[in-house]
Amino acid sequence: MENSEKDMNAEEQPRAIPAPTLRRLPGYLQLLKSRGYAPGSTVSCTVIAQALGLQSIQVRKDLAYTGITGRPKTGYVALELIKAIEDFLGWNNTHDALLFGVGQLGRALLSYNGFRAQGLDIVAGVDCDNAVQRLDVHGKKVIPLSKASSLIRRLHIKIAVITVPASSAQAVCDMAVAAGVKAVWNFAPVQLNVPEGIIVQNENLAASLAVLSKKLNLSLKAS
Amino acid sequence: MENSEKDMNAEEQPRAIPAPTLRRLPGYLQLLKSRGYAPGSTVSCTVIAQALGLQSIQVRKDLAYTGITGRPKTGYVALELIKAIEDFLGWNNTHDALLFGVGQLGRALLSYNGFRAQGLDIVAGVDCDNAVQRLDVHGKKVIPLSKASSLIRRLHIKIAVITVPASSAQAVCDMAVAAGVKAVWNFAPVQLNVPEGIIVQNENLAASLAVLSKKLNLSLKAS
DNA sequence: TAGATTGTTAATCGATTAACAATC
DNA sequence: TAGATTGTTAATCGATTAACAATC
Repeated sequence: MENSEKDMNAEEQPRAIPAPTLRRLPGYLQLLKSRGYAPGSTVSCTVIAQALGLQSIQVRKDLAYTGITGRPKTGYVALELIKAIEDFLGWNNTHDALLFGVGQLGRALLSYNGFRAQGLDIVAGVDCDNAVQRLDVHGKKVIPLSKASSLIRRLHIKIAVITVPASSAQAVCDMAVAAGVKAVWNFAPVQLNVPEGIIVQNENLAASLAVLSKKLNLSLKAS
Repeated sequence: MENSEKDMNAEEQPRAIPAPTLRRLPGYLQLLKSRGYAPGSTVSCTVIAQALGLQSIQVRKDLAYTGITGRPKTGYVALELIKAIEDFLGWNNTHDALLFGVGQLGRALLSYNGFRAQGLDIVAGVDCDNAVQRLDVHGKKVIPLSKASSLIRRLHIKIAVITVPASSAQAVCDMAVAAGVKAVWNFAPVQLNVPEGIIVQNENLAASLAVLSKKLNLSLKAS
């Protein structure tokens, strides 16, 4: 009785997937794809783990989340595994995205073609600079900020990529969310405040750099 | 007796710092700096935690790693705290770095000025393309691959930033390590193999995207 | 003094790793 | 069959959160 909510949609709401698992899955995918497996050929957790410097049990646990089942002794059918990971991550049905802030980083992301294989299609850039608006970046239009809302609505865009300076990130985010965006991939070094239910994924170079420089300094001091 | 090694340099080798803590410290720093505290004015964990959406106890624990001590009731002296974090991360003594691969992303990183405040000074770019070599990116020279080794040796460069395509990342990494680099900030989507003691920090957009797209798909399905 | 906040020790939580039966 | 590998249950490890004494 007390957990009737949970019971009701037990199948819809499986145990939550650990973020570390989600973060490792693309690595498996990339490895598998790069190996060009023939249809029917198999691959074991041991092999994957060794190639990526992980524990095989960890790979096995991670793969289990995608719902794939392997066979004792032989492992997983490689092409099935690739499909299972892609389906699980939702990378087989692409979402359109709009990128805000066509500076150096914005241009780099606009012209990177790899995202489409990862479920993300950045359809256009947005910038308030007139000069920038005249650019086409890798065939992608750059539109003025004033036209962003209506484009989001018209194309039912669900993802905003934010590469504006820190000072304007919150305003841009608010605008995008108001227009209907459900997820924000944030490259600006600020904490964005969003309404309940809106997803924010921060890309935090400073955090990585902190880990790198601390380790390096410890290592240099030790020697 | 059995742990004599540990005892000998007990002060040199404090408990290891959790990576999650290291990754949060830059966020505190950025917040504190943005607030322009007057000398002597204080700030409490509660305030920091609230601004960043964290638990105050977590902030307190994180700050303790930097060695700073606060005062009950008042908190930490803000400017002391800023200095403590910067010193702890080593962001007060900058390391020179060399960036390999002056494509869109490489150019974006080369022209970003913020890294210097984070202990990283990218002194030049390296690219094998003749046309690219003629570019100066934001006043930074782009040198041919053949000159990279000697530059690393001459300037005692310890950090390589790798933004080359996946297919050449390992070769570039090997070369940089052979020339004396101790840490690699890797933006290429490959697992780099390095000798014992060399630090690799992977910047993994695909991993972030996996978290984002899974959350978004779950959220869209739910509604 | 009273109340807020630190610093520290203990409890909880979640992820990783280990163990092992099942099985192809 | 024998051996390798999966899938699952249990143990360990580490990070987060809670509790609380110390103190300004």
